[in-house]
Amino acid sequence: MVSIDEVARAAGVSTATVSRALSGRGHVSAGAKAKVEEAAKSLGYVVSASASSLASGRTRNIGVLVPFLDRWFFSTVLSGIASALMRRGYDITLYSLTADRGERHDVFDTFLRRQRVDGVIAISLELGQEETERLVELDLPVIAIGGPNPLLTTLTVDDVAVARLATEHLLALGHRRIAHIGASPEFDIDFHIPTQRRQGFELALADAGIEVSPSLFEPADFTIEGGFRAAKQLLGKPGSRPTAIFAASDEMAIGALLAARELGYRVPEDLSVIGIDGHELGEFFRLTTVDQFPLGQGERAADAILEALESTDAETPTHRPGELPFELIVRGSTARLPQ
Amino acid sequence: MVSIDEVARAAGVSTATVSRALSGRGHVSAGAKAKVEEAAKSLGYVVSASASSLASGRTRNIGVLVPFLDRWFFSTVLSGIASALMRRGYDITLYSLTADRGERHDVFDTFLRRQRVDGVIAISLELGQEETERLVELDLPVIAIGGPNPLLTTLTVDDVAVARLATEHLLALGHRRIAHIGASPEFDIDFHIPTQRRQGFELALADAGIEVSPSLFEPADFTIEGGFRAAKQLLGKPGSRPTAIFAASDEMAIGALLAARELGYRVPEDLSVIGIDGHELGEFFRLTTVDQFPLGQGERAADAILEALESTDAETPTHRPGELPFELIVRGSTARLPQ
DNA sequence: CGAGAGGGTGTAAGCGCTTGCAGTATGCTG
DNA sequence: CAGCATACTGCAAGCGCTTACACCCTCTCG
Repeated sequence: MVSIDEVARAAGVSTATVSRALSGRGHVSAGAKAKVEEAAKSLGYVVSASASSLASGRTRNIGVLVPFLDRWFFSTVLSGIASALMRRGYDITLYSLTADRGERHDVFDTFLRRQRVDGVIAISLELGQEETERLVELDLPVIAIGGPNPLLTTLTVDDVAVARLATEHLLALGHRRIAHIGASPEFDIDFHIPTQRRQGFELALADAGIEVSPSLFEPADFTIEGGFRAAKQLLGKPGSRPTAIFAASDEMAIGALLAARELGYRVPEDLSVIGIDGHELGEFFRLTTVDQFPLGQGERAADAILEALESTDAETPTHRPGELPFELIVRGSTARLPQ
Repeated sequence: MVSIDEVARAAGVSTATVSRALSGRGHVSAGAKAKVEEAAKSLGYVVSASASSLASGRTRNIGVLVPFLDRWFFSTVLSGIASALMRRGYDITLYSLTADRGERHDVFDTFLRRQRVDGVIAISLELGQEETERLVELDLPVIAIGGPNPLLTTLTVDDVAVARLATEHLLALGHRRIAHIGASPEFDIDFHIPTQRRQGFELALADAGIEVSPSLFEPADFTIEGGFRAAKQLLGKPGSRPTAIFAASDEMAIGALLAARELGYRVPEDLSVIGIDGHELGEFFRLTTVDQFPLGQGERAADAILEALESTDAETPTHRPGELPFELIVRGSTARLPQ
């Protein structure tokens, strides 16, 4: 591996100048800079990450905490983070957090403390009290996406408003018997978003003067299959069936769509279905949804962490822990209730 | 941050002993080891990654190259890698490779050369000649999953055999007019797996004495939507329609399932469908498939890279660039052809 | 024209570890 | 009991960078 000394020799300057020329810190004359860049390029020199980190205390590396790698929403957010950080020359180190207490413990007590990262992004993670404290103790910028956490800078969408928007869309189409698939209690132990969506749903109904009927709620686990099963329950119950279903995620909404189809209901003629997320399959299934732009969430989180890193600590953060955008996307799965 | 000196002082030994006790290299008496561990624990000491890397040349970090983060197959393999590596105390640094030439170039020319990783895993990546060379130049262990590459140690499933197995399953059920959804030529420019699957398909037909009809082939892009469209083509063509469809991925097979449904064909009574992968939705759709255990692929790759790292270079690698396992999973989407 | 302000550069002191080497203690062999 | 291998430990020299400090020069301004 070629080292900074060789570059210095080739360029006819000191290593200090090489370092300054390549990092852009401190003053270097245009001539020297050109010579250094030329030498570095022809030698194929790349600054050693560990040496640079050790000497400067900066790693150019961001840690990303993810609960599930293999679920669409998370991998999409991650994808947004990765591309934004890469553009800025940052590496990303991935910490996949399982439910396993021991493994989680290792992540917070060991992995994150190796001084390998300059900052941390936590994706939709419901962190325990102790875990949050560990994170704060790191004394690094931390950006959380999703799970609102009073101790952390958080980028969140207003889930109550999102759910309200979805519900109001159905109400505006004339629906009155609206079912909801969402938050199963045990899932909610460490994941509050579903509850907020349920709240938004109930608030919208209340505002419309509609009583919330427990029989129009069905818990599920945020998968297509879960949504399918929940919708079958909902549509199979005795008594008048719902004319619309609001699912707390697109995957569950797709499950509901498939369930309706299988039971012989036409969507949207016999049943309207709306979801939340902006899932890639939404278009294919012509699913009406409230898009929360997960790719964009990742990019924003990346920008936020870089900003936190680059602003001197004295400086006040430019913008508040952001509210993330969302938008109703009307496609073919919702329609006006036939008179 | 607490440093090794503080631990040494607290334990009443030299920093050398602390280092040895904590890393397990060299000899340390049981007593000293206990004292060091006790001191380290009570001080909350964790070895600094950059200092350790710089001094030892080992980073305890593996780079993972992924083409798409947000596709089920890749994120599942990644998930397998992540959990296996984490168990062994390794960090993982993610390099997401887009199609963008410039970005790819950066990854190979800069990111990977920062000496931040001890080894590299490349997931199903079709690398250019130059990219492969760059990878080899790094002089690090590299494990590739999928795309067979003569210059790299590769873990691959025998895609010809996989496709043959799927096709033979249909043949054994009496099907003779079997369509294939797979390799679209432009997709194949840098991705050979689809072609191999097509070969396996054609070989199986040839062995059964069945002529391969071009009209029974339809290219698609490996998504549900692509499979859906391709199946519609196949099922809508004049002339006798196929009695079975073999899709080169489960996602396309699911699309085919949905297309068949929409056209009013019953699966498996009117049409058998088989895919490849072992997709998480397979169970839900009762899809017959050839599972290639992507989670396991990731774990194997992780094991392979660690083995390469831990074996001295002199030592011959314990096992050959592996053949990965696969297995026919018969569910409800395939059935005997009615007489 | 002198003082002061920077720009441009090099020297050298670390950053926080790992590890070769050397020294001491201990155990085993013949 | 000499002779030698081996366990354990510490000293100190780096690993490859960054950056404080010092120094020299060139401008600008009063």
